[in-house]
Amino acid sequence: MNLMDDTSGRETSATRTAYLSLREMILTGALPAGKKLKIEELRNLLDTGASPVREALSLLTSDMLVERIDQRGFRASPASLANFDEILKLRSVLEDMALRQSIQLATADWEERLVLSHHRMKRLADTDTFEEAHKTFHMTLISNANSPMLERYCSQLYDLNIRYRYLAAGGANYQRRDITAEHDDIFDAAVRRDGDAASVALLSHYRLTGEYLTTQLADL
Amino acid sequence: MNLMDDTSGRETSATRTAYLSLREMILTGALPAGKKLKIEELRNLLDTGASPVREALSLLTSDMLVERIDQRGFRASPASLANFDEILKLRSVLEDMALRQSIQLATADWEERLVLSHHRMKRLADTDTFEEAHKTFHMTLISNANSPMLERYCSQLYDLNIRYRYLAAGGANYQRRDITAEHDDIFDAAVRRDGDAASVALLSHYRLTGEYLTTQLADL
DNA sequence: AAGTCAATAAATATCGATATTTTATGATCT
DNA sequence: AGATCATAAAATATCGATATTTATTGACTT
Repeated sequence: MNLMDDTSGRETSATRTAYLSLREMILTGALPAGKKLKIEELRNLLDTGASPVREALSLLTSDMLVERIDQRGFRASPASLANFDEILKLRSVLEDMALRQSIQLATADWEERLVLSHHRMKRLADTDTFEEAHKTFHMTLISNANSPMLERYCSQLYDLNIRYRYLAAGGANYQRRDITAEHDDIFDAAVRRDGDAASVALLSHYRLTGEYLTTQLADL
Repeated sequence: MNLMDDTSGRETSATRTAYLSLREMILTGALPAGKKLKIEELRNLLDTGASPVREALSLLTSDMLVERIDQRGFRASPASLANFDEILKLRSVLEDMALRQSIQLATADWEERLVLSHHRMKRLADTDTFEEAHKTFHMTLISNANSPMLERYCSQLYDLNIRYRYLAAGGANYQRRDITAEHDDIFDAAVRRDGDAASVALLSHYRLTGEYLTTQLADL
């Protein structure tokens, strides 16, 4: 019979909270790649119980952000140049496929969502919410493919890639390239419903990002 | 200070045991698609505690075999024709890519593993371990791609597909097609290191399987 | 001094109990 | 009778404690 008038924190479980926090910490490098993740430590860090922590770690295993070693606990997935290359290659294939399907099934509604997400991303350039807007833009691009599994894989791979951006630059440091123009190219082609052009622009975007990051990550 | 001379059951955790059991039950349909998965029920069924069950379910979420509904428990992922099509399409793209890479990187060792897994699969036709040998064959085909994530995705998708085979036939009932010949075609091309031919054979194998299962699953 | 092994410490995995939340039930009011 | 709300039942989510397992330390042997 406690008052419970705090509107905050409602509507969510301890497990989900822990999951989101840990995910963020791994993506940004607050929990570095390869680091042993001790339950007790995380329990204190997140101020929660052991069960939610363990479940959150199990969920992160699915995202390939955490590895589970039977009877020996968890650790943040290690990072490597090979892994980065793998992610890049998979993203290229899957997002290409998804984007083409999206365009094939184009609707006015999707087009409008695309316009909005593109606009927001441009407006938020250089703010700390850009990262989120950027992901939303990319996910919106493929959101019309009508393929939940494909979207899930793309989302996963996108997140895995974020980690390498932080690893390379220590944060939102975006490179010298005119990334805005690259996004515009993809956007324009998509609105034009030109699947081939959109694909070319997207793949070029990834190729350039890949090349840039690879030089930054040489010492991995 | 108990004797512990039972060689069985060692070297594994309750969570892993639960994970494997539940996975098997979902794949074969013992736990039907869409079914609510109550902790207490599974606890009895597997004769284990609630924590391992919850963790196993969390892990299965990653495999897309279980869905988690916040604060409302878990359920076996629903099955649908659309989902089946999605799996088939993704498998085709990813395994094609993986097989080509495998062949590109072909080595004598891989070739020998391939010969072995192919032989074993043929020997085990119509036994209850065929399923396992069949998966091993397919995984061996792509095991030389040097891409752990790609292998993981393919393995996941393979498993998701199994469920539809059980759904269609209620078991290991393999169709009228000459599935052995199809496998031989893939195998021969791979050993010949002819990536294009192998790809054609593999995709044809999947297309035929897809068509067969689609008719069987019409009422999904 | 290096290596092995037992004893200790630390960490993980698991259990049993409890608090919260959701779902089901049934009584009340219009 | 139908809908609404309080109450009871069931199920989930979480906590705290304990048993196992793994890692560490330091004494002992050669």
